[in-house]
Amino acid sequence: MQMSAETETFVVHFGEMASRWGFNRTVGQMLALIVLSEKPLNADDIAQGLNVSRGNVSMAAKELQSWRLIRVHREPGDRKDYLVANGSIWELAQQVMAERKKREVDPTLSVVRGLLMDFDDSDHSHARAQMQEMNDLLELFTHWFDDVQNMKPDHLKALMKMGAGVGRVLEMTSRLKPGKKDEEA
Amino acid sequence: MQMSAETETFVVHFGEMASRWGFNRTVGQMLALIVLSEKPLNADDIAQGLNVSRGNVSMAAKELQSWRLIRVHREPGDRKDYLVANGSIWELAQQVMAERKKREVDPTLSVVRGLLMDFDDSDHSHARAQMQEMNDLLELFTHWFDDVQNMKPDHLKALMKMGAGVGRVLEMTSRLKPGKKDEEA
DNA sequence: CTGAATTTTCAGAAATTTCTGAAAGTATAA
DNA sequence: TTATACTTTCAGAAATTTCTGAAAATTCAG
Repeated sequence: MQMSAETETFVVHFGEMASRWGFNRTVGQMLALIVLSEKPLNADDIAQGLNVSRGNVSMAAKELQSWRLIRVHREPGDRKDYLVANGSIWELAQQVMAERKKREVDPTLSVVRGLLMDFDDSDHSHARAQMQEMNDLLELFTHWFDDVQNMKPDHLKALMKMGAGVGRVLEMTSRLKPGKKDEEA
Repeated sequence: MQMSAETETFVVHFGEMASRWGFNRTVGQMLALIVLSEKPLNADDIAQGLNVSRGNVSMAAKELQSWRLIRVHREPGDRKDYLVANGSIWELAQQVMAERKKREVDPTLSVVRGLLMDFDDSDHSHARAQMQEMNDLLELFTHWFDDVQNMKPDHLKALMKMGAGVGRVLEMTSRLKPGKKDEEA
């Protein structure tokens, strides 16, 4: 299993970024390798390619599966597990976002919601107000995120390409047909 | 410096989430404490409140300043540094997003761009195609993100509240006035 | 200036995370 | 079945990150 210079650079970079992205170096490098590889790789290919132990590959594979970024493919007559990316770059990115939201946002929304329930009605503390602001922000984000996740990729891409242009179009339409949606913002 | 039970729970939670958010426990707890505190806190307040060393507070303060999440405030006739949040919850969240994008996305876009330049025109490998896809995705994201950052908070909030509704409005307008923007998606 | 109050630094200790590799577990071809 | 080809597990080693606390540096009132 020989890699091109470009692939190697990319794999090493993914290893360096891994900890910032929420996983360890091996997981990062392994994802890069699998994504760039034309053909499915087995655990030995990977252990050899990345110079890590067989056990480490097994653990990293579990981690990547828990993120739903790879799946295993088996050929009849071959006992090896072949690891393949779970979709296009776009789909993998979406999956990473979804998983990170689940791990980085949901627990906090849950805790903040719970705390807000505990406050007495008479409490007018700054702390409570800040928690309420955070709760509102996290709920707004959560609903928006769910919506975005359910959009067709092409629609989403088109929307992103518009960028702030969306705001302009929206202002136009709301000028033509003023509605409820704007007033509470 | 006495904290309420709710504040304590919130601070502890921020400490637990910190590593997932890209900083260490002390930084997370300290941010929580500062955000919830009505009045500015000095380093000793914080060291005592969180049960950590004075040196650790100094390092965490530097880190929070590098994220532009806090700033120091000084009272004339008092030599202490008072640490205060650098804006509302909304502004802090925006700042975290901006900083994370800078640390988690920009370096990769830079590396991928560089690698794409290295490929020979004749290269039709899967690896190259994947890198190109990743480059396109990161550029799309980057431009969208810049646009969003420059929107007025109220416009952005209104847009997020619409969620996927934006897609519907957009389809409507493009049906009325079919343009260039959609065809390449 | 001087010196007391404060912040910063950083070497090494402590805590945490990651990795290895041998042993145990599992699946399947024969 | 059984033998074998593989995967998983996990105790402890290695690497990395975080934290402490004392010493150095800085700041500023007098």
